Amino acid sequence: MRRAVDKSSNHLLAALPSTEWQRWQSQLELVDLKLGQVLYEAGCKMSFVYFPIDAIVSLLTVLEDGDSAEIAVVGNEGIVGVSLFMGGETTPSRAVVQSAGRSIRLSAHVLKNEFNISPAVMHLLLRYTQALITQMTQTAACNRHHSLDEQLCRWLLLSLDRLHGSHLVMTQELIANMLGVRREGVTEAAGRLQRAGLISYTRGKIDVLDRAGLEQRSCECYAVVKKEYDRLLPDLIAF
Amino acid sequence: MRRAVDKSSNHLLAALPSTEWQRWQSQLELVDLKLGQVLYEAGCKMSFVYFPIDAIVSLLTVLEDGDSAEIAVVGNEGIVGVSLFMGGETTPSRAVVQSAGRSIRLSAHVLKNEFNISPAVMHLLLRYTQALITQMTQTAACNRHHSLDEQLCRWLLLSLDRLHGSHLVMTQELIANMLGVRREGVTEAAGRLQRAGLISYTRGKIDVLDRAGLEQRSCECYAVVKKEYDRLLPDLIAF
DNA sequence: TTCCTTATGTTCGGTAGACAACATAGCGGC
DNA sequence: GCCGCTATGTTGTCTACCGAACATAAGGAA
Repeated sequence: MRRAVDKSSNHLLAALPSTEWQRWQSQLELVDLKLGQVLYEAGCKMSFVYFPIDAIVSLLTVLEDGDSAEIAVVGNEGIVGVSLFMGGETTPSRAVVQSAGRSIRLSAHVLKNEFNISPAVMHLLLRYTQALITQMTQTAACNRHHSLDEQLCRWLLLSLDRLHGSHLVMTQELIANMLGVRREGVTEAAGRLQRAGLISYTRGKIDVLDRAGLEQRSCECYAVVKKEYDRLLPDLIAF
Repeated sequence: MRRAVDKSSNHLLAALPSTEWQRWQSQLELVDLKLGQVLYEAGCKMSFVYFPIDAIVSLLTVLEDGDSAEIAVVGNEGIVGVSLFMGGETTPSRAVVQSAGRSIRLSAHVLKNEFNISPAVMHLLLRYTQALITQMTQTAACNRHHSLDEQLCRWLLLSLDRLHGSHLVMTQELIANMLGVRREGVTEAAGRLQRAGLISYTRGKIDVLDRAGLEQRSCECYAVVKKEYDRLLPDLIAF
């Protein structure tokens, strides 16, 4: 069930040279990702890579006791499944759909092959991976040093950048899972943001009312990550 | 001031095909790394990459207020400077010598060139980078969920694996910097380990007395990372 | 030896967030 | 309309770690 795919819907695809795009086009599939859907389970072999369009995917590290922590978030600026071409086949991470939407998917062996035969594809994907690494390392430091309030702001901003509009569908329970904190903690932090007039929250629907305010309340980590994405992927339309 | 370099002293170098090794040999330099020496500052262009022999290098993310967190540690199983071939030229991380020792260094442009002309080199380095990413993401989750005691054990074990013997030269102040916690916290945690008979600590000199005990007290993160290194880099002698 | 620097040990609040046990309130299905 | 599920709000206790202010001790330099 293959549907027509728009090149500009994902920034990595948009940055492909036209030769490569021609070759890929017939292999790309448009799929709908549902909230909470698991694209990869930790340690499992991946059959597809995903180029999100308006979906957002979270990469989580899951610990033995079930606790988890988000290590990066991927939207239409990127690709889900970098470990495929890095050589591992699997990652010890889980990829979960954090915001429902559409995505383009491509079979794993096709991508792997393209990575190996096209230097342009390779360099593009590696540069993206480098940006992803920055997000991961900044998150690691953020987990250590910043307050839940700051982290929630960072998280909202990163999500917002990957969406159209300022509306987010996401329960506090899920946010808590992403941030690796308790649900009650998120309730309190979200309550503070709401009282400050920055967001409005009702049963899984968040509206961001004051983006600048969020940026002020956020830790530096949001800006650091954004800046590095802009630096490494300048040919991609700023998301 | 070039000195003869032994191929087997670093596992990545040891895994090089002999053609590549021949080509590289004349370019490699043996250097001594001093405790606390900074190999890369965040955001600065790197002139060399380093293949540690018996030195250990920590990769740190440094925040605006000076707080830091170690995101990975590199020893003779790896290379310092992956962002070079990933395409970024710079990283927003700092590389600090955590344990003095020798290292082989190679000029950045040589490595970059080799990465581009030799698929064997490329795949080897990418597979190593994938292992490094695992370490980073596991550290991120560890920072969030595990106690200082557990983390200290993990850290000692990771360092131990990259050293010869069971002796470590490292003040509590430095460990605190690596783990991104207060020095007093390390004093207390180290005191508990010492009282449990696992280590002996005197003025910057640590002796590990009971490695198995450390493994028991450590969080799972040590084992997860080690397993992934072994999986991804099986051709490299287990370190 | 003595002094002085540096590393380690200890103590006493303070606080963010964990843990647990609830109350309430939308929203969908009927 | 009613019911029941799920999301959110609230409260109190507990603990690990922070912050700061110290005391002590080991080793090097004179």
